[in-house]
Order: sequence, then structure tokens, then C-alpha cells
Amino acid sequence: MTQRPTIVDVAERSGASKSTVSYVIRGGAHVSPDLRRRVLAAVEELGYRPNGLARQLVLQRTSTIGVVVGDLTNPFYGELVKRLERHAHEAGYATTVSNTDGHSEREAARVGALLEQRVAGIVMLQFGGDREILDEVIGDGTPVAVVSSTEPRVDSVGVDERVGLALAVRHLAALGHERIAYVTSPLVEERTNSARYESFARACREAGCVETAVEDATAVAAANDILAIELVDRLERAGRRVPEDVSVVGFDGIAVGALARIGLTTVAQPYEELAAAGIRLLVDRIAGYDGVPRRILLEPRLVVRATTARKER
Amino acid sequence: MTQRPTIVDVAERSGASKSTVSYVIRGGAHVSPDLRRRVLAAVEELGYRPNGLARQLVLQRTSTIGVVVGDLTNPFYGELVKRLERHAHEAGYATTVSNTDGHSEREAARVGALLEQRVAGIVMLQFGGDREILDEVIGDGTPVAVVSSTEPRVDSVGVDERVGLALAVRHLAALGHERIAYVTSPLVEERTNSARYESFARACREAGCVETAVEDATAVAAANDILAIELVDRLERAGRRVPEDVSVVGFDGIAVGALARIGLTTVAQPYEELAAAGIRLLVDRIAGYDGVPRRILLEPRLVVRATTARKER
DNA sequence: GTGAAAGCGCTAACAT
DNA sequence: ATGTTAGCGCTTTCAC
Repeated sequence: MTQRPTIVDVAERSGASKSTVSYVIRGGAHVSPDLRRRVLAAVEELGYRPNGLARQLVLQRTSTIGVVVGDLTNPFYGELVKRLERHAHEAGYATTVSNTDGHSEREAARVGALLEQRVAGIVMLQFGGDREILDEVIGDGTPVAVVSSTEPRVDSVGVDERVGLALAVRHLAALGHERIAYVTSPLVEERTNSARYESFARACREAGCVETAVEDATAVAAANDILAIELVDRLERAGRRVPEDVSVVGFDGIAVGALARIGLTTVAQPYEELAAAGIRLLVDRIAGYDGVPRRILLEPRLVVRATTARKER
Repeated sequence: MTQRPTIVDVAERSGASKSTVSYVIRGGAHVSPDLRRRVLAAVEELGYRPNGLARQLVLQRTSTIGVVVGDLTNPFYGELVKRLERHAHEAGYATTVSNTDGHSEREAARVGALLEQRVAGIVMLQFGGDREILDEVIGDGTPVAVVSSTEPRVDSVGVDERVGLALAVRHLAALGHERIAYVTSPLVEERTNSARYESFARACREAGCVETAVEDATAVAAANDILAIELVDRLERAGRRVPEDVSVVGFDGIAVGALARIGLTTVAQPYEELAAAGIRLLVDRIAGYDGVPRRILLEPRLVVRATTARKER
């Protein structure tokens, strides 16, 4: 394998200097038509492709945004990552996504790698463990934005969990349910989970309902859709019908929930806005914005489908 | 924002030379204990983090693998990307994933960016359009591996489509079905789709079945699970019961298919092996292996669940 | 054991 | 309009 052509090769071949080649490539206007043509011809003939590493090194800035996600397998995150990638690209940034499987050591390792790569900024979707990783990033000075979770130390965008759970619980209460359970799992991002649980408990009190275990609840609110769907599965395998015996409401609004066979009632998050705002916040910081951490709160929306029904008496 | 510390800062603070600092950081053994301690202390105090860009530039190699996927939203790809990321990491590589939404211009742009970043190699999961992008990558000399599709020009790993569809069709034929349809969509990767369709047609002939339109088929084989699940949905909304009136079999083996409410009969692909083999092939090439393109063919596996049943007479 | 020096491929003043 | 020069932050011979 022969060496890749560099800017010097292009310069020699076209009889121009390195700087002129660099200038032409970056679209500079003040070059004689003839020289420009020769340079472009040489680029073409040599199959020259500028070395991004070298450019970024000298420019002292990169155009890569790191996205760290816990579980790319959850469609909610898949959807978010895909949109983040699109918005980042539109803002002139490429993305590097790291899946951590929720392990904090893996998270630390990946974030460390992003930092060494001098990414322009990082979007955190989920955190494994205790978030100490954030101190490292903040200390490093690399811009960060948290999307779909909360974090007072940095910019973040999320959905109003209080409103979301209130929507869910009031819907259940309106259907006559009084004994409601909240279910979660260790895979749910911790802070998100506690925010949802607290909002749930509060909404329950306000609606005059009581929180119980799944076993003697007539309705349950799940921390997210994946969990809700699995719950329906388990409930039915155990002989309890949904929604006749028990109503189930999820959170997120993932696509499978809309299938007729699933028909999951859920609190949907605005993916597109979440992603757009996340990138906007981050790009702002990258551009040098230096105010206090901002928090964008989006409104979730209740989508009533077939897993919730009036309580049978 | 003050400047990040560089190796020179560490050198000055510890009273060692750049080269020694570099040496210590990379774990060199032949340094006096005292100097090593001072260097490490300076690193610590300064919060020094080596600049990966500079290192890669001088080393003339990067440790990043680009993964290009058409639709991260399809759980099959989400699952694959996640595993590819893990295997790549185990082999010492970080990954940069690009979602193209199936658009060839976007694909070309992303691949071009990967090439400029001088990624060590690229894993292609899906191609938009006519694969001309491959010529660019091949011409560039950057190692490529195709995972879950076929491609004679480069290393690839996939499942034996012929076996897969034969499994599906024979299963249907054994249940008494004679009129079988094949359904696909533009979102299915082209080459994969034609391989599956041809294998389907062939298996039909061999099993003595006849290929028909969905409307008058008693069974249908879908190009992938997502399509199969949507098909069940549409069929049932239109009043045709699955599997009583029509049997449906998918391809891929995505997780939702296993839910009791879905119970999708499908031809499952071995995710883990696919990802492992893909990274193995690529890393081999990166290491300099220079033989003809290799093709690894994995065996798919039929998973019978509830969307297929004996044909009612 | 330690350091000086060259250079990876590029950009950006600063000449001319 | 074009070229010269000085780095960006790091690794790596090669002396000492």
C-alpha cells in the first residue's frame, strides 16, 4: 500500500505552494483561474483527501460531538440518537456514539476516550452509577448537554416528568382506578426514575389514589415503555388480562407501542424537539456561551390506546 | 477558558523533557523512580490528558472504526451496532456511527467524513442506492467489512439467506400452505432483499408451493421482522386473522417478536457472531492482511412462535 | 536513563 | 496573487 498523497504532493504536482493549495481547497477566491485549475486537477489526479486530523490539530478545534448512551437497544434511545446525529450534522458536526450498557467503568472509559479525541462537546443521554463522570468532563472544560434527563450542573433538556406522570395518573383515576402501582427496573436511568417515581406518588395523592404493589393494583404506571410492554407480557402470561383486569400505562412513546396488538397507552416524549434542543444547547456552548446551566422543559403528551380501561367493578 | 495543559507543560513542571514525559506516559520501564514520580505528579496536578489527535497524526494511524447504518431505528441494526461497538472496543478501537436514513448523498457525505478523519476501517451495515460509495472507499485504501449483507469486492459476513428462506418456506409448506407471498419495502437493503426474494422463490418451487400476492396467499414471508410485525398489524386491521386466516413469518429475530402478544415466527440471525466476525475481518485487514475478499456465512435458525399455524381447510 | 531534534499534514499570519 | 515561515501536540530515532 503506497502512501496517501498529502498537500505537499498536490503542491509539487501543480507547481503551487502548500499554502496556496490549502487556500484553494478551502474555497479561497483570490487565486488566478489558471493556478486554481492546476491545483484542482492535481487534487483530482492524485485522489487527494485532506487529513482531518492534521487540520483539527492546527485549528485547535474538532467538529465531532460525542453521544453517550446506556442502551442503544431501547428504541427510545435509538430514535433519539438518530435524530441527534441528524441535527448535529446539520450544525456541521459529526457524531461518535458510545454505548455503555449502563456500566460506569465503561462509561468512564468511553468518555475519557472522547476527551482525548478532543471532541467539541458531549451529549449524555444516560448515566451509569453516580454521575461522577460529569465532574471529569466539567473539569476538563468540554461542553456537555444532558438530553432526556435532568442535571443542574450543565445544560439539559427533558420532559416535564411531573406533568407526564400527572397525565398518566389522572387518566387512570378518571377510569375509576384507585389502587395504582409504579414499576421500574435497574436499567432505567436513575435520576429519571426517581423524578418519575416522585411525580407518580405526588399525582397519586392529588388524585386521591393509593400506591400499592403490582399484585393488588388495578392499574400500573411503568417507568418507560419497554418496561410497560414487558409488564403486559408478564401479567398476561400470569393470567391477568390487560386492560380488563389491570390497566397499564407507559412512558416514552416508542413506535412498537402503537401496534394494534400492543396498543400501549403512554406518555409520549417529543423526540424531535428533545434532539433539536439538545444539539442547540451544546452548539451554543461550543460557540462560547458561558452563562449558567440552562434547563429546557418540554411538554409530554398522553396517548390513550388499548392497555387502559375503566375499572371493572 | 484557559488553555489545556500540553506535554510541554508537564515537562516543565516536572523538570523532565518532552520525550521522557511521553515515555513515562506510555508506560516505559527505563526511567528512574524519582523522575517517574515527578512526571506522574505533574500530570495529576495539571489534569493533563494527552491529545489523541496529535498522537494519531504522528503515529499515522487512528484507532477509530466507522460504522455506517441506514436505520438505527430498526432494532436489528440497533442490536448489531451495539455489539459491533463492544467488539471494536475490545479490539482497541472506538466507533463512530453514522446513520444515513438510506439516502445515498448522506451516505457519501458521512463516508467521506470518515475517510478524512482517517478512520482505521469502516463497517457497512446497509447501503443506500447503488453502492458506488464502495469504490471510493476501496480506492482510498481504507479497510471495509460488510456485515449482514453480501459484497464480493470486500470482506463480508452474513447469514445464509438461502437456508433462511428455505427454513421459512418449508415450515409454511409443512403446515399445509401452498399459496405464499413475499413482502418487502424500499427500506430493506437492496442486495439483501433480492437475495431473500430469490431464495424465497427457489424454496417455493422446491416445496411445491406457488408464489402469489398477499391478497390471495394463506401465508406470507416478510423480508424482515419489522415488516412482518407491521404486516400482521395491517392484516388484522383489515379483518384477516393471524395465524387463523394467514400465517406470517419474519426474518432477523428482533426482541419484540418474542413478546406473547406478537409471537412472531421468524428466521433469527446470530447477532453476536455477526458482530464478532465483522470486527474480526476488519481488524485483520487493518493489521495488513491482504488476501482476496473473504465471505463468512452464518447459519440462521427458525424460531417458531404464534404467527404461523396449520392452514385451515 | 534522559534529552535534542526532526517531522506527522495542515493552517495562518506575514511577507513579497 | 502567491510563497515563506512558524507552529498545533505528540512520538521517535539517535546522541550523550
